[in-house]
Amino acid sequence: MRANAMKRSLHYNRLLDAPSQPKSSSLATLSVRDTLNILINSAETKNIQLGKIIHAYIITSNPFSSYQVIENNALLNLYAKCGQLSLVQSLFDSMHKRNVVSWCSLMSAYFHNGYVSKVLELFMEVFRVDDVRPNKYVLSVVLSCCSEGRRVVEGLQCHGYVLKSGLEFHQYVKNGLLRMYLMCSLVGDAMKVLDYVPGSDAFTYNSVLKGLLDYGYINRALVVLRRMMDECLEWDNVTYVSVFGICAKSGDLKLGMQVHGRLVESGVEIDLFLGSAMIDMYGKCGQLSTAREIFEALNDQNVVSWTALLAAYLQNESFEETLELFLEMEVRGVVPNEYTYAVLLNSCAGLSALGCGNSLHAQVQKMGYTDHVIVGIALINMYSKSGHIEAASIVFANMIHRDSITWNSMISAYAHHGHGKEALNLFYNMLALEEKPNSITFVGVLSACGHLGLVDEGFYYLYKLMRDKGIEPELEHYTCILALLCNAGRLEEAENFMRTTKTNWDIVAWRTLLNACYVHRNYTLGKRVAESVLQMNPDDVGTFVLLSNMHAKAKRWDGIVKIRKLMRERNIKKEPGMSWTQIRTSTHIFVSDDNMHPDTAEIHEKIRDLLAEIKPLGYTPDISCALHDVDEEQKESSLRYHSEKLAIAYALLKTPPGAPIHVIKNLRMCDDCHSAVKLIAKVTKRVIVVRDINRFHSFRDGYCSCADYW
DNA sequence: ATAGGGTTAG
Repeated sequence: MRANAMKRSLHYNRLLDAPSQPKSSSLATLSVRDTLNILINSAETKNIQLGKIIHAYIITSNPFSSYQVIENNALLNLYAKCGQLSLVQSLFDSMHKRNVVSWCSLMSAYFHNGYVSKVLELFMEVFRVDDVRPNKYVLSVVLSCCSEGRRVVEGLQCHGYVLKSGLEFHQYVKNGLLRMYLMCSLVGDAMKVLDYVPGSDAFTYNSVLKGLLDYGYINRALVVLRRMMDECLEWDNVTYVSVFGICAKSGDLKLGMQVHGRLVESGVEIDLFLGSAMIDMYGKCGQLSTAREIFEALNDQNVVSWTALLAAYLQNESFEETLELFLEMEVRGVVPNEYTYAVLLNSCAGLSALGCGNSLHAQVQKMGYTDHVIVGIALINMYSKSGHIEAASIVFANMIHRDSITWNSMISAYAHHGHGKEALNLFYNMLALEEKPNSITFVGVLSACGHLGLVDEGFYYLYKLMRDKGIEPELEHYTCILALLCNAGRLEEAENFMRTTKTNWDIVAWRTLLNACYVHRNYTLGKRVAESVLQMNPDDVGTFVLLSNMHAKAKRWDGIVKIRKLMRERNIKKEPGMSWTQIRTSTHIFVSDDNMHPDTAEIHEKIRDLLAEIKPLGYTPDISCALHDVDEEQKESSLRYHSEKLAIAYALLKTPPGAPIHVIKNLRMCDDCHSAVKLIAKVTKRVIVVRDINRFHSFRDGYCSCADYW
């Protein structure tokens, strides 16, 4: 078929180029069949020049020929294929005679150029034309428009017409109906079409699989897949894309590998769509190297396959590698799109790399991607995780389109930063704008209540508002309530809440209670809770550290010795304290009690000056935070060289007055550093943001955003 | 002469 078209093409090109044969004379002899063949072929090769020549020929040939409508229809199709919408419309307008094919071609042209409403208008108009009735071809196009435009009312009307005219048994029409229901979120109706209209092909099943996958109905998708196999329908590359999507979403590597095996045996070609889906699946199932192999094996790579690979690195927390890989992508001349930037910004968020995030933000603006929802969310996430909550809120305020995930991101960002009031305000705005909150919204809301000490409100949201909104509280919500009680110092109630609430409390919840026991100095309960945690995980480092700190606060040095012995026996090592900060483009890492940094002498001097400056304001070293295995004299000096103090002193030395300072720390910030940094922020008139293992501390003028609870 | 399904983000 294709070979014949090629032959025809060569023949006519030669015909037109031949100098000895005047073009007009050779064209004048064309039969209707020849004309149509040229037009079909030109449409395939998008040869608009040749099409225009034929157009002229048709005009000058017999205008009253009954074949002219067919020739013009073919020409409509050619112009449509070449994206010349205005030529399609003017030719259609000029046609003396039109039939249903003319209308269908016109509608199809508008559909493929995104004019959904225009197609629906034309569909109404066609009913007013005598002797033209919409056929299965027209319904296919119109149903596609209803799908793309989520036009549920028109879609239902189409279904009515389909039933009345008996078109529902046409395969394309059935599939069109099915897809219309899926795209309009009427999954039940789509399944009815599948079940009650006889005859399904691979397209039918592919649409259903994709739809169920999009709505997260993984098990139902697997049932449908089983049915497709029972009907012995061949899987094509589109089927494989959906099936790998199912594996990716459910994280089912075993199934993924089985499907991969089937694919290899089937001989179905791995095109870019399928390749990207496979990279995505292996990435989401934690198989980074296999994802990479699939990528390398692709014949060519485009922005989507690149982004799928970058996303795989991001999802496996290889943030730096993601950013490095992006450089390679740029070298290869692949232009990033909004998805790529979302992945990159989230990698920066993972690293708290504000500098890199800032330059990506500039690129995003230059490329014109700022108004994409996913980019906005990624920017909010990046700024928030880099400690720049103000910048995050500016991005949010400037967004044109916001969906519920956008609202959730901003509410959670405020909550993480201890800005409870802002988080709750946003939540009320969200409700006022009738944006539907979901389970994640309430995690943010409940943790905001925790920061504000709003115990009663927290319980009201948990037991009343969530149920009103049809959301069942889950472990995460209960943990928020637990933290709320802990934060308010109501530890007995917290313990009681854990006992009486039926949920599978995890180690995170127990650690929350344990941390509260430490902060509120309730050591009796603390010991009990620590035992519970260690029952769940005998090697939980955080628990040993907290227990040890508790004993230090109570000056129970013998207790500390016991804990250290236990840790040695179990071969548990406390991670060394590390902090890092970015100065211009380079990241400086500081390790507690370590002189590795070349500017150590200068840094130590700066710390001595700062401590001398804040002493008159009430700073006294908190010996309980010092190393336990050194003598008393050394304890006070060891405090000075905690990694966050080193990093902050260095940043103060290397940044201009008034510039905010951002430090990331791998452990929980200690009490001594916390009270010192509050005062350092005051005397240096700087905003100092420290991201520790649990949350953000924004120090400003002698106060911290965590309100001294962390 | 006119019609259909798919990849990357949160």
